[in-house]
Amino acid sequence: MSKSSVIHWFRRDLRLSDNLALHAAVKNRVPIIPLFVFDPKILKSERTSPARLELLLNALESLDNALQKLGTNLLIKRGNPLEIIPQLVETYEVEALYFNKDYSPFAIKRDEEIEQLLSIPVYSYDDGLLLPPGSVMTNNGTPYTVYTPFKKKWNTFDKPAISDCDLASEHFVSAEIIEPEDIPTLDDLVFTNTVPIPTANEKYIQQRLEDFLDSHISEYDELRNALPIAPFDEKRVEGSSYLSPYFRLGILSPRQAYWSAREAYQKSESQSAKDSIATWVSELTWREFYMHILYHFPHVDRGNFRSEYDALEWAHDPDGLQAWKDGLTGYPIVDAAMRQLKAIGWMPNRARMVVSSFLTKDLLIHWQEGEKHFMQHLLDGDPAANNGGWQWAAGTGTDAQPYFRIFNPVSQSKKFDTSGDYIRHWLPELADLDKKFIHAPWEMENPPSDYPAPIVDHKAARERTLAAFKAIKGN
DNA sequence: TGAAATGTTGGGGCG
DNA sequence: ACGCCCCAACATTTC
Repeated sequence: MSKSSVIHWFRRDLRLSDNLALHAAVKNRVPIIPLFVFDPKILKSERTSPARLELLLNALESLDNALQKLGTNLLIKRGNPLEIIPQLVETYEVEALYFNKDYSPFAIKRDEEIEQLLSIPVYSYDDGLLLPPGSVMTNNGTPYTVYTPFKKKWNTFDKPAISDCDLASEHFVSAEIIEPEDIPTLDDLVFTNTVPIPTANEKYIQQRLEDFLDSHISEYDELRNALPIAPFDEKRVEGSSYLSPYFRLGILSPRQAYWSAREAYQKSESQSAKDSIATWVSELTWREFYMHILYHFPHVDRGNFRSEYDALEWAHDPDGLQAWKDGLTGYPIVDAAMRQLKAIGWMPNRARMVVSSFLTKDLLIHWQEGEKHFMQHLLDGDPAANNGGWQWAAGTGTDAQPYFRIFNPVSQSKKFDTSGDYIRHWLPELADLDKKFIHAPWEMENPPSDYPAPIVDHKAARERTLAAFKAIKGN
């Protein structure tokens, strides 16, 4: 081949629309090789989930289909990008590398290394967040560690526009030149998944966003704490947009979500609808907050944000951990949520708070165990947001809830699953229980024999945890 | 984006 | 009529 090319390296930006690095490469007028690299290091990590991996494979397939319509192929490679990309640069006479920044510590290091390794220009873009780390700082120039002031400042910035770019075959290296390589199957990668995988098609997901904004978001404030059995349960109006898995892989861009929400805000007539939209946008801001936190305080990935909690004596309780993972703690609301996680790779936010409070405060098990388990199952499992959520629950993080804020699994259950339908669906052995006993079956005269008794007494567990945390405070 | 313990108030029963 | 007790309902404090 004679004509030179550039590479767009897809990572967490698996879409063609509003893709800043890709569109910048288009404007450069040199044919693009679209590349994705499977790094075995990531595949072997303890934080990989088969379900999320399958969603990724589907997203790659969808991306590949879209690229084929543009006369090219997604070039799939397996191996260390630090070895693979220099080889490709050689083979395809690549004159520049484009990618969108990934702000996790692992990715930052990798991307620095590749830039040093290559003699060609490397162009990277802030694409995955509305406002990149470093851009939202206190007036002293320090990072925010509390959400509310962060959000206040975040709201003062103009947000970047959506990138509009008509992609055409002339922008890409033709399919014949890129030897087509099959997208590996989950089997090839030696993973097994049992979770149903939602559609990963970019256009379809954009439609989902619009549908949510058109018909569901006005009730978001009211329903966001509900416990939907499944995200699309027809019997309920959603209290969730269920878009997190797509933000996770960059199938949907935060700019598109933000600007569409703004439009819906302008169109909405009631104040409560406007408030709901603002709350939903605030969830996007939480995502940005935790990404900024991980960027500025990379040590949170390895341990407590507040180092004073390093001295905390967590319980060594492998049986308790296993019961929690299996949904066999004897607390129906906890068990229902944990089984939902295993079954569909997703939990509503309220359920995540309940089970993380239970693991860290009732079982006094280190939040890192929960963090890892979530990463192994959540379709939307993201290092920054997941870590932030867990440290919030444990009380060890930025802007965390105070250690003494301990959820009572029974009152949470009564409050947020009043009917008991969520529990009945995920715990078939309790399907016949009356509303009166569904939240605390141990109070029955004859509790169902196939459901465990509570593995801890909440009152006693609460006191143990208060004592353990207070022991730290005394130092 | 809690829950439990403790404190306060006020109505009603009762002697 | 009055004081006393009980206790629900609500408020405040504490963890």
